[in-house]
Amino acid sequence: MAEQLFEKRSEILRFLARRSGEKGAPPSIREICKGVGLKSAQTVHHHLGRLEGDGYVRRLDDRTRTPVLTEKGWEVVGETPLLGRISAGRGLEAVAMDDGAYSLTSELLSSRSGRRRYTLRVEGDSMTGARIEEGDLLVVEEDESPPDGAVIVALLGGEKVTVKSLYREGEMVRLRPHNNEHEDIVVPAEDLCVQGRVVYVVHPPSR
Amino acid sequence: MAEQLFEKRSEILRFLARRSGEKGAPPSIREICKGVGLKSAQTVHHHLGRLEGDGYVRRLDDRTRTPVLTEKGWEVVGETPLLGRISAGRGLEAVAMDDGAYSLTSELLSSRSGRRRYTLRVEGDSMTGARIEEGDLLVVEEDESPPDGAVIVALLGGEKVTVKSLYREGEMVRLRPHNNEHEDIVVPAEDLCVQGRVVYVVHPPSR
DNA sequence: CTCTACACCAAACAGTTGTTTGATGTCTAG
DNA sequence: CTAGACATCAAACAACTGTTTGGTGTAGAG
Repeated sequence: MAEQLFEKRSEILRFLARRSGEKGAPPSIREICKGVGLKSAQTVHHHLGRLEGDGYVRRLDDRTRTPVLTEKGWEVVGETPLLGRISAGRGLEAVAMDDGAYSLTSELLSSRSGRRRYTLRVEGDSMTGARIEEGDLLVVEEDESPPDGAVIVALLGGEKVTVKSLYREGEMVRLRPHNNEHEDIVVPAEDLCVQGRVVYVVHPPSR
Repeated sequence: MAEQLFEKRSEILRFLARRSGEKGAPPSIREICKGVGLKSAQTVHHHLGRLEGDGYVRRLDDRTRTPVLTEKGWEVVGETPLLGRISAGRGLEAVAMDDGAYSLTSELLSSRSGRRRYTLRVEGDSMTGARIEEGDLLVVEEDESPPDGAVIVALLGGEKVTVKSLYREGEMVRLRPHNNEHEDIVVPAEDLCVQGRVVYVVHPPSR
């Protein structure tokens, strides 16, 4: 009955995702029981163990009431639209957050990987190509080794703060602005202190 | 010693905010004890009660391990730089948060006028000129009579949901997309049901 | 048929939870 | 000085936590 197993697993996963976003805290094992229609805590305990073993879920050392989704877990859940659901041609009622399937706050500010996030206000116009303009607000996630091509926030020479795309080239790193009027900056890797990765850009609609 | 009281209160509030963002789950009362340097669970229990009474914190019906900040609570925390908590690198403080007092949460989600806000996912490319593109997340504030020129979300003929700029022309209204390839739509005012006004656009940085 | 694997259940366990009770010390107002 | 408000503590409580133990039913492999 491997299929139905997966069924229950992902149901637990979705329930976990929903509750973690909706409320402030993840549910307890017995809450999950009710949520997914099971009658024994042990069953959920069992599934949680598997989910953790397979890397979908991580429990903090703390233990009590702290099963949180990993990246992998969120991917699975992501298949079912977790974020806003505006399906074409419906009234807004179908869209409003009433039953709260989505919490913008937690989506923006709580990292799935446990890394911390903070906000920055953009100065300068070097990143207009990446849809980042002066005055925009950036949600930055702490990340000391982001992937190549990521938009990052970095300290240059211990002084200047810049927002650029990052590319590694041997012992050097290339910082590429997304504005044709600016030129790439290439510096030794040790001169660069990567502070974090830009995960979201927030701004008003321009007119 | 009312001052020191407030001191401990806001210390608890900050600890709560930090842990809620950092980990997946809020701390327990005894964890808060250690976190803010108290020795009795009752003391924290007492403070939490006050914080809840004053509207800074809300505990879910569930009770266990679920003290979460309210908007009001976030605002207080925001005064002391919560989001600008850039530990490792100095230099970032220079850029972090304009005047040091800013809360993304309350800025995005709490309307000053008391109107409700909700989020929408964008479909279609008619608003690229207003820095709104397909897949973006919109923070929309309920507003039945937004000012001319505002970017609004509206129901057209009770069916289609559109995002356009609004201009009134006598008994008609003109809906202007911000994309040269699309043309204006002019309809009788009574055919249009304005749902709200777009206050923020949220999206990842493009590469 | 037997063996193993799986999903599920019920009951009991020790540890932790929020909460209550009772008490101490320190301020301020009357 | 007394009375009240406040912050703090220690100890004990029932309720709930994750976990363990033992067991049932179903499916497929040998």
